[in-house]
Amino acid sequence: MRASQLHLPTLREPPKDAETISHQFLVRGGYIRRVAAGIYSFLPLGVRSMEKVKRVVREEMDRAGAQEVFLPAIVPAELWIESGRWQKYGPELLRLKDRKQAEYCVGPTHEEVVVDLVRKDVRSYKQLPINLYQIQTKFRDEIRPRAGLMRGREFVMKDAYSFDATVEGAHKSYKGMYAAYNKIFTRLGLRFRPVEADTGNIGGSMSHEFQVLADSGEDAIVACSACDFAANVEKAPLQPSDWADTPDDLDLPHAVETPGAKSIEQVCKLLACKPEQMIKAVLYMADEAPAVAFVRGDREVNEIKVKKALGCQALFLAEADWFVKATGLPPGYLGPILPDDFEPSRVRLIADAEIAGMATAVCGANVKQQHLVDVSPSRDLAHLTFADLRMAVAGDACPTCGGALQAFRGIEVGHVFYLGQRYSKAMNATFLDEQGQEQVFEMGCYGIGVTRILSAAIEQNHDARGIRWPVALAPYEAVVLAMGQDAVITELAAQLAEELRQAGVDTVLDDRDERPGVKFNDADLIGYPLQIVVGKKAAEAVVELKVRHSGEKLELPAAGLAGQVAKAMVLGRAGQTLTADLLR
RNA sequence: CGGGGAGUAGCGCAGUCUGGUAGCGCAUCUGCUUUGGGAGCAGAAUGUCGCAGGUUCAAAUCCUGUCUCCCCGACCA
Repeated sequence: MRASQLHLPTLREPPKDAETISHQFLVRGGYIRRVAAGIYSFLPLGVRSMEKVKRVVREEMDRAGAQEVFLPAIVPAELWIESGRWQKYGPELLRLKDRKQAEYCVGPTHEEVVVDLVRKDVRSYKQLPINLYQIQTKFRDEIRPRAGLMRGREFVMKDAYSFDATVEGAHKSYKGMYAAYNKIFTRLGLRFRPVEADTGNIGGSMSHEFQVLADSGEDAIVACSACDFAANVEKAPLQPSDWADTPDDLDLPHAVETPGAKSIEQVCKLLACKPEQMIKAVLYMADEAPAVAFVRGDREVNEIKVKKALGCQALFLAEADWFVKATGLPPGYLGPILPDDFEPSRVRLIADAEIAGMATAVCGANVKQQHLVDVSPSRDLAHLTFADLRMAVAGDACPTCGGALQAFRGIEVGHVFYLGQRYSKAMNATFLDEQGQEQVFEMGCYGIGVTRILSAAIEQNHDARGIRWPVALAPYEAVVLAMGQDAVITELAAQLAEELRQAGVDTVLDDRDERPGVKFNDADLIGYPLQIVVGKKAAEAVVELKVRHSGEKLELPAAGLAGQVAKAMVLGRAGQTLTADLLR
């Protein structure tokens, strides 16, 4: 391909609505253009990179025994009503009506459609297992789309659904997908980690996220330094602490004046203590009823764990006014020791297990402007319900081996779920087993964020000048930069580009009548893994190579170069990072 | 939905306080020169100043309403 013929509008300056690195480079590099909030057009380069993701995904899905289908983007409401999600899903579901006023939605995920498809045609255990996947444009009317392709409203996703006769079969399907996902992300050249995950509102009981490791990632994950354990911090269970003994000479809890000190920080300053010696109260509205979660002063509450511990459906941070009306307790001075005359059923109290391990603690006194000191949890807080409520952090003990956890940031690009019968049961999807008995399908679902992968890859692979694509994701694997319009140069450059093309390397010939600086800068920005510069030594048939990822440069004769590059690209397409060594 | 910010040429921005011919850089087009890290000179084209009302002799600028976008938070297979 000739750059002079390519629609490749690069921008020198980032558009002001792009703050994230990947968003900026995707727009500046001429990959995407914004159409509306969270909705993008893909330009030729963007399409090429996206197609490369799809190809790898298809190959590995097919290899794993899944079959591609293509389901409708627009789904009739009746299917969603049947699964119960028409009510539950909320405003994120884009609903619309046709001319007859019949209701539809734009599918944000396709469990309903695929269950409907399978229940109609699959009647026997002999037809199982079956795994169907599609690559579709999805729409989720996100409250706040952001960061370009990272969290768009419209996005492309690969979603697969497995149907099995038994739980064991479903687990096998799940493992098959888990293995396929490892292959896919490895081939795409990404540094990633599968982690245990919360199942969210899609339901199910077993779930892993595939996280691309990047400092800018939205998700916090922890991984054990000693064993294989890795989990989203939302999910990571923590080991309970042993009860700490009450120090012998400790007074009974007594109140001290702490005027105006509502935050942990202010109390610490006033009483000269540390956040880890305090008990923090976080106020919630749990299914319309007040509840308080206590964690150590330096910890974050994990609301998913709180939700589970309380067994509630909806959990929101409580508005202070509402909470006061409901309980009469003073926000800012709330503590786990309630006044004797307080009716305990008016508020649910739960405490993080770690609090049990505190020797002494400072907490709110449930009286304005006062805190209690010399609180010994083992002596004074035995009435509380203790549970694992906090976010895991680096240094916590691994729940499986006790080793130290490390913290990472990640971008979720894949998610595998064991669903069980949640959808198949709701939608009465059954088959006949060997005994002729009607059985409900065991399901799993498996997603990959195709467009998000592009953003994630850039977040992980870039420098100040631009993108450093893994070979497998680059729109073109190599660019031949012709330095000037001299005939010796243009002819050698054209010849090299043709040889590379014939050797199977996706190549662009930058034949534009631009100054060298423009070509170098565009090449760095766009992120071709390999730049081949035809210039000063063209007369001797020697060219210069620059490996974008490592920045390595080397000079090589043009003769035989194409074959060598082709060999290196084969390794690159398998997920290996391109280096100068592979080219020599 | 809460808090903050912004809508002026394709992109990035100034001008708004203090009303008076709509500007700058980059990009684009033409010509000449230039050609190893975003060239120089000369010329050209490009705008419902987000939208709708209002005040005024006169509105990008003041007033009212409204829409959109961005950031933080809540939310999220």
